[in-house]
Formats: sequence, C-alpha cells, structure tokens
Amino acid sequence: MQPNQYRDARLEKLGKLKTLGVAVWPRKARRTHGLAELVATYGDAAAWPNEKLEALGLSISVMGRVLTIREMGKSVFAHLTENGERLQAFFRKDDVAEPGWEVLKLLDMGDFISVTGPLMRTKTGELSVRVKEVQFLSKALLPLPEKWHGLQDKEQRYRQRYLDLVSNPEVLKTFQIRSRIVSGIRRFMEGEGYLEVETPMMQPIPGGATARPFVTHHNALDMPLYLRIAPELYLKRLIVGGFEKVFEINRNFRNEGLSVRHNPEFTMMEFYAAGQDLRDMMALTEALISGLAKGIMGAEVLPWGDQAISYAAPFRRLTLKDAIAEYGGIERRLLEDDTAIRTLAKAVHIEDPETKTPGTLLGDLFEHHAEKQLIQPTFVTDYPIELSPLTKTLEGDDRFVDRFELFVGGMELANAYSELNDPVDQMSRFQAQMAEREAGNDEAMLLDLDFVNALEHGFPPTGGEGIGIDRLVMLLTNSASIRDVILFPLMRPTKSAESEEKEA
RNA sequence: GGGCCCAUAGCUCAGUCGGUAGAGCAGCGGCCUUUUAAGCCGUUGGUCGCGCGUUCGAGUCGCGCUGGGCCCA
Repeated sequence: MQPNQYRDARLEKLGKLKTLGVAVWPRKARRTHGLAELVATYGDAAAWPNEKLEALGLSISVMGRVLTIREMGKSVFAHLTENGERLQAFFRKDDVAEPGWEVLKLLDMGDFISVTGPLMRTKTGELSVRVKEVQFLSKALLPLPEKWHGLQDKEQRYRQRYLDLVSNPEVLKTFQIRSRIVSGIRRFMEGEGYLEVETPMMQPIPGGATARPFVTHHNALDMPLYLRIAPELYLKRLIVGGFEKVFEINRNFRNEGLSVRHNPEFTMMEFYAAGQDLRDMMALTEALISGLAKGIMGAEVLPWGDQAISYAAPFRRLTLKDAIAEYGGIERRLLEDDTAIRTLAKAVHIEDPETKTPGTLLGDLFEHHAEKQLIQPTFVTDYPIELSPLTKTLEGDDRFVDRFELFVGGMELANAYSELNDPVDQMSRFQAQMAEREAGNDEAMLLDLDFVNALEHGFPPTGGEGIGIDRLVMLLTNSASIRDVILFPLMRPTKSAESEEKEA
C-alpha cells in the first residue's frame, strides 16, 4: 500500500479515535431497523409529516456507509447508505451524547457508522435521524471516488467493482435485478415441474457444443480434464435415467475471444423435458421471458439502446432461409440452389466458400445478413443438419433439423432442439463431426461413446434448450456490454499485480 | 488477427501553435446549530501509463510497448 495524504490523514484520525476510547472495529452494529425498511415505511412525506414522526416517540438505530458530509459549525448533516438506499443523519452539538461530537469531527466519507435517535423530517421535508448517539463501525482508510460523477473509468470499474458498486448506484441496481431474474427463473422452472440438478463442470470429454475448451489436469488420476463448454450430454443422460424434467443454471467456459457479448465464463440455463418437442420449448420460453419482463421489470415493452423491445408472446417465427431472404434482400428461390448459395457466400466474402457445405454456408449467410437485425424476439427455425449434430431432423427433409435459436436485440439468446434420440443416427452424426475435425475444424464435436451408449439404453423424445442468462440480463436491464452484467469480468492482470504474484 | 480511439492530482476533467502543470470535487486549517453537489476564506497534493527518438525546449510531434474501449473479421 502506497502511503498518500488521504491514507495518512485517516490513519491519524484512527489514532485519535482510539485515544478517545472509541471501539472503531466493534463486532456487531447497533441496529433496530434496516435503512431501506425505514425509508419504505416512513419515506412518504405526506403520510409522515414531522409532527407525526415525533409523536411516534421512536428511537431507532440504523447503520450505513457515510456517503456525504455537510458540516455547518455546530450541526452536521450526513447521508448514510445501505443496500442502495440512503437516509440523512442530522447531528447537533447539543443533541449528541459525549464523546459523539468529538467522534464526528473524525468522521470521513466511506466510514461505516450506526446512529441512534428519533426519526424526524427537516424543514425541507427530508426524512432524517436526529442523532443522539454515534457508534463507529469501520474506518475507511482510502477515499471513495468523486461523489457527483462516481467512478467513470471503465477499466477501474471492472477491476475494482467494489468501488463501482459503491459510487455508481445504477450498477448496484443492475446486479440486484440480475439476482432477482435468476431467482425468478428458478421459481418459474420449479413451477413447471423441473428439478434443478448439478452435472460435472470438469469433463473428460468436453461435449454438447462446438467451442474450444479450457484444459486442466488432474494430478492423482494423471489425466487431462476440460472445463465444460455445455452440460447437455450429462443432462440427457439424466433423462435416460428417468428424470422427467431437469434444469441446471451454472457456468460454461469457452476458450475464445472477449467482446461486448462474450465472456470466457458465462452463465447458462439448460433444461430438458421428456415427451416434449420444439413447440413446447417455444411456449415455455415465451412464458418465461415475458413473465420476467412483466414480473421483474414491470413492463412487457422495455428499452434497448435507442429502441424498444416487446416481450409480449407470441414471439415471431421465421425459418433460417426466410430470414436470410428477408434481411439480405435475397430472392428466396436462390436459397434452394447449392450453386447460388455458393455465389451468395462469395459475394459477402465468407471464408472457404468452395469447401464448405451448402448448409454451413446458409448458417454463415444468416449470420452475415440477418442476425444483427433481429431486434424483436424471433425464433429462427429449420437449421441445416451440419450445424446441429444433436438434433432430430425435420419430418420429410433430413437436410434440416427441428431446432430454433431465439434472437433478441441482435443476439443469440437461446438455442433449443427436438433432441436426437436415435442412437444409430447419433453415432453417424458424431462420425461426421470427427471427419470435420480431421479436416482441421478444431471446434467440431468430440465423440462421447458413453453418451451414445446411454442413448442405446433408450432415450424418450425430449425437448431441450439453453438460455444465456448474462445476455438475458443485458436485454432486460438495457446493458450494452456483458461486462456490465458480470460482477467480475475477465481482465488481463496488470503488470504490478503479476509481479506481486511472483514475489508472493 | 486488422482498424480507429483513450491513458494528465485520490476521483471527474481542461491543457490553444512545442515555451514555468490547471479547474471542480476530495484532503488539510478556519467561519457557520435545518443542509441537499451546502456556502465563504486560506491551502497541500503531479514519474502527464512506460521506453526511445526529434528539438535549444515535449503533457503536446514521431516510433515502439503496456493496459483499456469501440468497430470489423
């Protein structure tokens, strides 16, 4: 810790507090009420004028972090904050019991205190505690960021999220909402009869998605292990085992780049329901998301940048080819012709247009022409089989599969299948993936023989889906970057942090 | 991987044409017993991200590096 004038001044005050006999670091706060509770109960100025508050004869104790101090000779005003709420404390020299007044002079912004006294309303109408006693709870040795502008520097906000949370109230609010969204999802899924389960985060064969994994090593077994890229193959094993409906909310890890929509570890909910298909997944997704919008954000139409998104069910349905045609301004019949597809791919500089299959190119064309423009919730269906090795084919067309991806705000938010349950078909799909891998695609899926073996013991028709929780929170809270909804996003360590690590 | 932009006091930010490093908040010392970014008087605080270069002289110009942001692939 580098000494500076702020830290030195506060250390000196800490010494003076101890000289005064103040217990600066007590074990427990004196507290009769939560700060937010007081504001909620007595905050209404019309219902609780000063006379009525005084008539209560109440003496409350409330704790909080000191956010502002306004000193006026023999009286002092301070705002305390707790849990995103703030409450004013009013100190008068004549009111405060000894050694409260001396203690007050040693108070800094950022300190934690508890104040005791009656509730009152000042002449400007603000709910306040008329302080009779002050209890010191914690001395802050370092100053908080600027009180008016907060902490603006993005790097410092992500690296020192605690300062971001203290000084930017809307950031705390976003993460409180995130928490309510996640618990809302759990309540909804449980209401639908789903059981929450936990499957391996460390897997010997990383499966269930196409992505590069993180690798680690288990010493005792002397074997490589992979952080999971998806829980899919394990959750399906549970359906084989007899669970009817399961869900899991947890982290996936993908060893890929960072962007406003990508963090190497991110939170996904996956769920599977025996006996169901893609249509059931759509209905559940609409009910879940529109319910969260209404229940937690209070409206079905929510702002997204300078636009608005309506989460009212039903969401739009669009086939992959229709989406390319509509948003790319491309004649629909061209998408039925393999040569035309290749030409269209070349026209927009898609990589390797000669070697890729038409289905893969359709996927690329969709990404290029349509994805970013799908702002309103849209289920895109009928994906090429090459892109979907774990999905049942469409009835009557085995080049395409019964899958949807849900796009909102130009982002992929969810991905769902009528799950492939034919073990022979599944095995040949894996073989196609292995051929892809041989050809140099290191994101192609790895063969998981035990998974195929599980299917061979009987896997019922099943609907399955994954929903990206971070992106859902971004959408509902109108956050432009995934880093604004992940408390501690991945950052490259600073030079000094690295060298300290080595010294330790 | 490519392109563009940013880095100045604890924080938020200025800094003109290359010529002594600035403001507000915060801090410190005063005044003030109902303030609201309180006010008033005084005042401390700088490795201008790091390095090299150009120049009589670099926060400012050039090159490289580090960290971050945005866009594209």
